[in-house]
Amino acid sequence: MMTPDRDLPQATGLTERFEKGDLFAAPCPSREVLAHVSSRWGVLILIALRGGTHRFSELRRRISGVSEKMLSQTLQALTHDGFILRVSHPVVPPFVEYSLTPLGEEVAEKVADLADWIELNLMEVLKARAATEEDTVKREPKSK
Amino acid sequence: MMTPDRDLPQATGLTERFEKGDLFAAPCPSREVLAHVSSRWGVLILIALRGGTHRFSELRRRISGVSEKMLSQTLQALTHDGFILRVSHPVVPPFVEYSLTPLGEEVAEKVADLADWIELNLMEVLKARAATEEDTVKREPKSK
DNA sequence: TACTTATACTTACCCAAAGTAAGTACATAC
DNA sequence: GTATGTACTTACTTTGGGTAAGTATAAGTA
Repeated sequence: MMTPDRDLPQATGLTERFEKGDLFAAPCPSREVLAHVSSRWGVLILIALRGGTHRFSELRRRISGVSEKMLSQTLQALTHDGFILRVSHPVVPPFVEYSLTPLGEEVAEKVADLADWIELNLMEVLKARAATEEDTVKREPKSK
Repeated sequence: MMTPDRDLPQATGLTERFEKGDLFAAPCPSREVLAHVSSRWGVLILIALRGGTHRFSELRRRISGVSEKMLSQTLQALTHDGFILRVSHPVVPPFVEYSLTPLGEEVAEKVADLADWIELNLMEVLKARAATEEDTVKREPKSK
């Protein structure tokens, strides 16, 4: 009785419901894709691969601080989303190559734009931080 | 155990060591800034504020799925980094307005570019996923 | 009067994700 | 025969994100 009129088309799945993607809607799968792409290591992997094909261990050395677990995990997610192509040569010791797909090159460009901006404007941000910290300190006299 | 990177110039602080920002270096503060900006809620907040000044509860309603804790926390981080301006009117009930600083408008644009690309190409990604899932299934009957 | 609603937060608690360390199979180099 | 390099996975620990509830105060409703 109190049930509000549901004016949604009541489509079958998420795919049909968000044929254009809406990040402001909680159940939209675009949020998951964004999470993969903009994740801590996802960003660095995509940017690193813009320079061309790389092996697993090359990426590991290039990206300071990644664990093998996280590198493997993030590569799998991005490969699954179709951004990265994984080519495994069945030799021993293992030889696996990772490269960007056409789709991957497009996102990687956007991601790189953002990353470049941050690198270039780092000092601005650091200065802004120093300024706000003064304010914060002034109202921080809690003794704990 | 790995390469002990002590061939660095050994500058005084991080600020001096990374005057241009290097995301591939683990101790560079640019990674922290990127984390704030590209975080799950950071992205949505920045995009929402591109439409103009918003109150706390307006953002909460606009961004489906945020908890008040996360909204508050993320707003604090972005404010601290100088991307967002917080204006508090000392009335009761509380009235606080958030808006982008000039610095914030610049990152927000980059972030929005990335977000837009993902929303527009969602279907491509979803199709790619479906395709790789077939492959995965095919090589799944591992008997080991 | 008493109850509800609304605001902008913070705090306590819990669990899933991230990080750490070690294991795996095999081949080449020392 | 000990060490090293490759591309991973697995077990375990820590951390951060999410949920729910609390807070102070005033206006609106019964």
